[in-house]
Amino acid sequence: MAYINNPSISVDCVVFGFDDLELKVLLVDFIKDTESINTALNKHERKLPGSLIQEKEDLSSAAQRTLSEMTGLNDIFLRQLYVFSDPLRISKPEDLNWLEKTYGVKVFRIVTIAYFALVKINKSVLQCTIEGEARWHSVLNIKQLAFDHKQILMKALEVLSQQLLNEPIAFELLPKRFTIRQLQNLYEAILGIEIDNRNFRKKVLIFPCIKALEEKEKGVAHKPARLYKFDKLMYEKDIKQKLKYNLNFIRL
Amino acid sequence: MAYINNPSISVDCVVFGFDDLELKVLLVDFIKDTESINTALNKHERKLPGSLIQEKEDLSSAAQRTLSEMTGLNDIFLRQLYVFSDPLRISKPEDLNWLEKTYGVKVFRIVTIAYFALVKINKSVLQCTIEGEARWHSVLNIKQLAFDHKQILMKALEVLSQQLLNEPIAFELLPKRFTIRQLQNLYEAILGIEIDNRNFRKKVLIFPCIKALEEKEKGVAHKPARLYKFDKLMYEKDIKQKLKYNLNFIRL
DNA sequence: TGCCTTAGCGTATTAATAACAGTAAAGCCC
DNA sequence: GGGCTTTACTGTTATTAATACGCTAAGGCA
Repeated sequence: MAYINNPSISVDCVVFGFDDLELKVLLVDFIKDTESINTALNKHERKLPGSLIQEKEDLSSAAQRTLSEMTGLNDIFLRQLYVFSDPLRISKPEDLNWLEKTYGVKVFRIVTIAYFALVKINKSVLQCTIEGEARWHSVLNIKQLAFDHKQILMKALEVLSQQLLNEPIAFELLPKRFTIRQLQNLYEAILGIEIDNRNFRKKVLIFPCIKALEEKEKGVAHKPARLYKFDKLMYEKDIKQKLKYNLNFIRL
Repeated sequence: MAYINNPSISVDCVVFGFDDLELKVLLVDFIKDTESINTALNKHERKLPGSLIQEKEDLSSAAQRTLSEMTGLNDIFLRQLYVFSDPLRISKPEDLNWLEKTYGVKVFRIVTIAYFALVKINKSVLQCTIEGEARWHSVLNIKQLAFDHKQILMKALEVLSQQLLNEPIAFELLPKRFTIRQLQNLYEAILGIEIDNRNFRKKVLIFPCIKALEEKEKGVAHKPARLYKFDKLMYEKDIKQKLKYNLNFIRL
């Protein structure tokens, strides 16, 4: 009974951040060791942070490890996104070459499990990404990526939008203390829609898990806005006592 | 540069069907070749239909192939569910033994990509599952399954509920021509809720993609109900001209 | 024929959303 | 200091959607 050549398994992470106006994603430079004539083009290629999984490691650990290694970020909000398994998704000789050099193993096929991660872009995170090899990029400006990573990014955007509508993940992207306007900007930027501020406030402030603080924002050239926080415990309590689903949950 | 022992990759399929009252799932018998004293117990174990992937095959093809082989079903509605990757998820000697006997390869770790499938239980499907090795079981009666397949089933139920609320997948489980009551029964059974029939009708019949037919059901001991069909083209047209998201899409 | 069962229509009440007006409180420029 | 600009924040009203019901209709069946 023989071993067969199982595909290699990797994780790739789509790490999202939000800077009050735009949705950002973390990318690393991807420098192929080709003797291509057009080296200028190669220089500008980027990829998602990712890595092959190790022998005794499950996938979420691999994703956490990858982020820790490549960005210095730890304990990050992570969710499985999708598996990309086309046998030819990585098959260019120079790509396989790069993988073998980087990981020191023979690779003939690679199945990747994509994760998406959400981080609050604060000073310490900025420090990590300045020191590490990963850089923030505006999602809207990304034209192409190495391998099939553009496709992975598109899938991540789709899933992010979907989950943003149904779960309290917005708060993973905002600072602990935030204004209603910041929350609105986030929804508008990610979903690509415009929302009436007055109606948005009304809707959002009904939720018991969104708690007003006494503090206000500072240093702005206009009336300073009140700060709020997301109360996770209140959220858990709230959804338990509610009926889980009713008619108006059915969209079709 | 050496090959390393990559984990084996498999697909497992949670195949759902609906028989007008209950949600069903397709399971196959799992007969371990153990010299265990308690053979009676082993006899009753069941598992999800699944298989190792082949060399030049992507995952959805592998899932389709598995279903075709084990149930005779073809062209089935299939979606990726989740990846189960715990290094110890399959580690009992008798389980590894069974895998090696079944597939003829040495297996030391197995990462599985779970899919869920939706089928309309009609005469031809029943015929397939009578002739094949798979059998329908009421989801609510399933106490335990082989490997971590109970966990996979639970995840599938969760995702099914979620998607049922946001996408028109109910019609994958119903016959082409169905009554409003059948549709309601499906929502009630899967979501585990009760819905007022009069309000449900009102809500559902607004959708332009749900088209009334002239026919009525036959052979029932009460007023026969009108039959309807789901018009996929109308659905596509409808969602395109609508604004994709607005305030009332935000649940939190 | 009368009974039972589910289909199917209608109506009042309540809640949520959408559209829009106007005041309040900061910093900034002169 | 005073006016200007910008965003925060409080309302009001009309419209739409969800909920909770009552009642009639049309089959099979005893």
